[in-house]
Amino acid sequence: MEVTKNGSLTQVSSHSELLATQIQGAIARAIERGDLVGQVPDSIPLERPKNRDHGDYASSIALQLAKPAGKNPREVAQLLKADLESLPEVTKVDIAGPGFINITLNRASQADLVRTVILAGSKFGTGEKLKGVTINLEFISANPTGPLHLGHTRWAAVGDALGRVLTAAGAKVTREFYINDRGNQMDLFGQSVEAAALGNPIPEDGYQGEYIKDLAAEVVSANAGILNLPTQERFIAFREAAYMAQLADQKRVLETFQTKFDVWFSERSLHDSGAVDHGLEKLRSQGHVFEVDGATWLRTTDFTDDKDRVLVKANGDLTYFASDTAYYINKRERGFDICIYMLGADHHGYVNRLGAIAACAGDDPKYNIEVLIGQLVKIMEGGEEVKLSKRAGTIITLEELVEKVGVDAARYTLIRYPVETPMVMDVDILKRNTNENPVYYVQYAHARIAAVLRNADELKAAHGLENFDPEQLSHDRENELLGALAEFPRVVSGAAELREPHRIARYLEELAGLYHGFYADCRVLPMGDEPVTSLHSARLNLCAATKQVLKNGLDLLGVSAPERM
RNA sequence: GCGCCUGUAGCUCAGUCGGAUAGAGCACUCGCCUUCUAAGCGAGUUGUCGCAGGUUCGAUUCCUGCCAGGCGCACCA
Repeated sequence: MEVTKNGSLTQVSSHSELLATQIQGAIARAIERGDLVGQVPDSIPLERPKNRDHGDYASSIALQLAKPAGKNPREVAQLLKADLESLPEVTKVDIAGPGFINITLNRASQADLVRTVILAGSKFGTGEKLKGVTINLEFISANPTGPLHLGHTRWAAVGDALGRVLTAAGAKVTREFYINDRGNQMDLFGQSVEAAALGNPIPEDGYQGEYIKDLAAEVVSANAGILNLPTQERFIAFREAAYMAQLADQKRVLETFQTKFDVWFSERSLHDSGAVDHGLEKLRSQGHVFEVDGATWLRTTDFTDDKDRVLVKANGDLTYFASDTAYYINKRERGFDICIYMLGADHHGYVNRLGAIAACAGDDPKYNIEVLIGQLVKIMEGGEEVKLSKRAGTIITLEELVEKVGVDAARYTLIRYPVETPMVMDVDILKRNTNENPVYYVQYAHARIAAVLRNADELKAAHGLENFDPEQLSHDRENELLGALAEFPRVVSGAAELREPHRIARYLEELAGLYHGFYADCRVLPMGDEPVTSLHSARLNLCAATKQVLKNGLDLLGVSAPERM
């Protein structure tokens, strides 16, 4: 993207950026002239007004500047007007209401965006906002003692999408799954599987699910002679074999769910590699470790925590918290600037604790660590809430959900809402292939365009960029569609910065809606024996650009973009 | 008791630094396939933005208190 001396972009990829820099420049010049008092703001509010009478872009900047400048907002707007009008991309600047600046763009210059999108292809929407930032994104991190269930599923979808979004914004992202393969729960798990294999009752606090029996049978058939081992060895053998089988199952299920991890990090390896000792040393050297009642503590109350935490119990055992601290320190030493943890609402008590870990390690808890808390998902089926209970065996697994509704619908629905809202998933609706299911609305727009482009090829209607004349796109529907396409990069970088992938989904729904509206009012292909005009070509290019953006957005969500439906 | 999240249309939910008449889908009513995918488009109806104060030119948005729902407060994992 080049910038000419008057601030106009020769290769327009974002009018909002152009307008923002121009407004900043105009403010600076007004200050220089002495017409304004104050500072040039870092960011300029620019929105696409809902009401089309308010132009293509609107800014409330004058209302914000008015008070410090001691001027009427409309006067302030007046000071900036001429500079905006001088842009070749701008057709009209109106000052409206209390002092809003409404900007109408030159249509051909807006339409030129089509060229940018098509040339950028799958890169359109990517940016450099997070360039140079190395992020560790940890999500799901389930115990390897059972199948992944609905509670993990939200994070599987959202975490994976967030990884894609952060990457698109220029960050270097490592997706990591922490395997809690150490401690009591693993032993209970081993005992449970062993008991099932021997036909003994499952221990009181053990794992009761039906899958334990299946796992037991699997372990026995894959490990001949396991039943004849001495008691202690037999237990270990069961525990390890069941662990491996369960982990493999989790990996398999996640793969079908289009969720990929770069690192599967074992808690045991943390201990075996000496990372825990190393972590303790590091914390000691920072001066936040103390001994009381025979236990070793971390003084997390020096920071955000409400009580201190035990690292080493009086009996010499390491706590789970010790692993957490070591793991965090390990991540930082592997070179990650930001460690993002995605946790369920039932773990929100950990937020302060984790922040305190970072602070105790000498890091900045406001930058180096981020904890995202997601509310739990309720599930409805047959008009009733399905109560999830491990004991009662009424857990819904990720795999079952996918069998019921498919990967695309499951992922899309889970990603569509901000994670802090408790969501209700109605399986019956998701099973329907109707537009009650927004994923189909978006996918349908993509498939529809694919069909139009196929038909164009059949008609030999040329639609390469060499035939593209932006002047042709002057219909209101085209204008709205173009405006939305232009927003995509901003939506992606916003979603990345705010860690909110649901913004991508909401945007795609809007874009799909605008396409459908365009399609209804603007005939793309020639009718009958009509010749192919430059209007047809221009619209075909607009279709191709829209298809590209829909595809790029769906890719960010890990949802397929079908050519046919 | 303390802390976190949520409370927006009949239902499920959007609503980036406060902004111009509060949005979408579903549901309901009515139109639109004699040529590009009707899984679509268009029109209509639907609101004390939980309640009460405060901050200001302006609050669904920020602050305080209250009410309701969910979740959490271990030398458990």
